[in-house]
Amino acid sequence: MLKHLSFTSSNKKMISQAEENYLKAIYKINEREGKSANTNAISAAMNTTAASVTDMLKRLADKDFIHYEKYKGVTLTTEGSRTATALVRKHRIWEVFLCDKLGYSWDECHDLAEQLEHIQSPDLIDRLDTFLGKPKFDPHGDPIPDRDGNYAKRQQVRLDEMLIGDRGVMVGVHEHSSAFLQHLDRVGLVLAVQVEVLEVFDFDKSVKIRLNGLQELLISNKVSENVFIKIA
Amino acid sequence: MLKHLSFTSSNKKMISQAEENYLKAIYKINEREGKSANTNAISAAMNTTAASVTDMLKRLADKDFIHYEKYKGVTLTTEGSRTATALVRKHRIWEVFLCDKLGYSWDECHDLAEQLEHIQSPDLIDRLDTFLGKPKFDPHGDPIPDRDGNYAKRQQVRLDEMLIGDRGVMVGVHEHSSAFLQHLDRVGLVLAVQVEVLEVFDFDKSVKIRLNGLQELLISNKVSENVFIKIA
DNA sequence: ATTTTTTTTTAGACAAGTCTAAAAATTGTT
DNA sequence: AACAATTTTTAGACTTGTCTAAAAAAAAAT
Ligand SMILES: [Mn+2]
Ligand SMILES: [Mn+2]
Ligand SMILES: [Mn+2]
Ligand SMILES: [Mn+2]
Repeated sequence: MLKHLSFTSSNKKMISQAEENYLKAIYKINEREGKSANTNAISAAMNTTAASVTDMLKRLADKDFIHYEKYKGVTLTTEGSRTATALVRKHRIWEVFLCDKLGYSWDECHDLAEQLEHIQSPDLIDRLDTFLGKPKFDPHGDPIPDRDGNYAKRQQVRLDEMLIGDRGVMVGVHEHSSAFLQHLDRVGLVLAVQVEVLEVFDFDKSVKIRLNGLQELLISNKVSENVFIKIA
Repeated sequence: MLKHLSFTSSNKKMISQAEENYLKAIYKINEREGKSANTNAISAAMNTTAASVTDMLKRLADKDFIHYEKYKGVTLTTEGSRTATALVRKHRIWEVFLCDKLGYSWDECHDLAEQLEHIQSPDLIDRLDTFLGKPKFDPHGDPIPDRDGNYAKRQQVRLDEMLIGDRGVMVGVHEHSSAFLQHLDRVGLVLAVQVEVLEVFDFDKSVKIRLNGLQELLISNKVSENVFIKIA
């Protein structure tokens, strides 16, 4: 297998789906933690053993995708970072396609995008991007990097950080699980909805909010700390 | 690798991309030759060695996708046939998407569809089918099987079998190479064009035809024997 | 009916990606 | 500083999918 992963006539490095997935995991850990990714964190993210991760880190270092020193954790090289960002771009554009064109909901599109992001093509994703109207954000509100890997960083706060009287618009989620997204659907806390904080209860950190100037809603801290709001 | 190919909680057999590709190759050989596919034919179609094919045939037989007896060639089981047809369905629907929605030409779409056909999803392809308006034929004129694997067999003749005065509409191609399809584009022999046979030259079996009642065109036998016409 | 040629299978090897169990290094705690 | 706990790496094994070289079987030719 993987015959197609050897070098082609061009000198562009071939990369397997497994390698791509590890790079993406490292990228996300680096972003989230703000520091180098250690072996256990990667194995947790990839659902593999630490031993498997060590094997893979050697391969990725050989191919110059990561900076790796034994026992020191890893960061991405420029090339590794470029590859990971391209993967995130593909993932999010496919998610837009699935939701906008095929009617999938925001809690369904992720798993399919995990497969589609590995399609190799010099320009498929750019054509798809054009077809979709060059969206800037995916169905979860996450920004879509452009071809150069740049994306707008939105200024946003977590709903649990808002004070009484604050107003804003929901622009994203931290947690991405199906269960959480379905719950948000059920209570009406979806992207682009207007949010105004009416009360904050110190006891359990729950908050009473008003949606679109209409219905009032009490939400738990577990929800509010996973919802991003752009303050008006 | 291939951790995701082990059994999931359901009892549905997991199948790798390599296995799918072999099944498709066997299916096409069975169809084209009208008999069991032998090892060399499969290795030629798959660009692998005969030894690799033998290895794979054992695996596919173990999984009950093919009927295999040493030295006797192989045919698909009901399950193998169902899988191969589903793959062809996915391939052709993706080709329609690439050409109709993303602007790829009929000589570009095949390679990308070779990747996209392996996306695993219970209903993605049906949603895509609906999104595209449930097309009956792909960009090469090949019929698209429905979910049950059935497709309309069109009654058609090769252009080189037509007689002087015969008229019809171009509905397909036998050869699918990029070079051939690009040539057809250049001379104007594309799907749905009207064709009338004006002269047949015995010497080299070339034919003079009229396209859409307008321009006349002389085409070689190498072209005419690869073009399918539905007689008016 | 032999002999020759072609096809197919076997034998043995390899890379990718995974695992478990054990060893080594690092970090935390008394 | 020494001991204990945690993290990471190594060692060895397994599966999938591929290869080359050699053996075996089938088909074709004499
Ligand atoms: Mn996602
Ligand atoms: Mn997303
Ligand atoms: Mn095709
Ligand atoms: Mn086609």
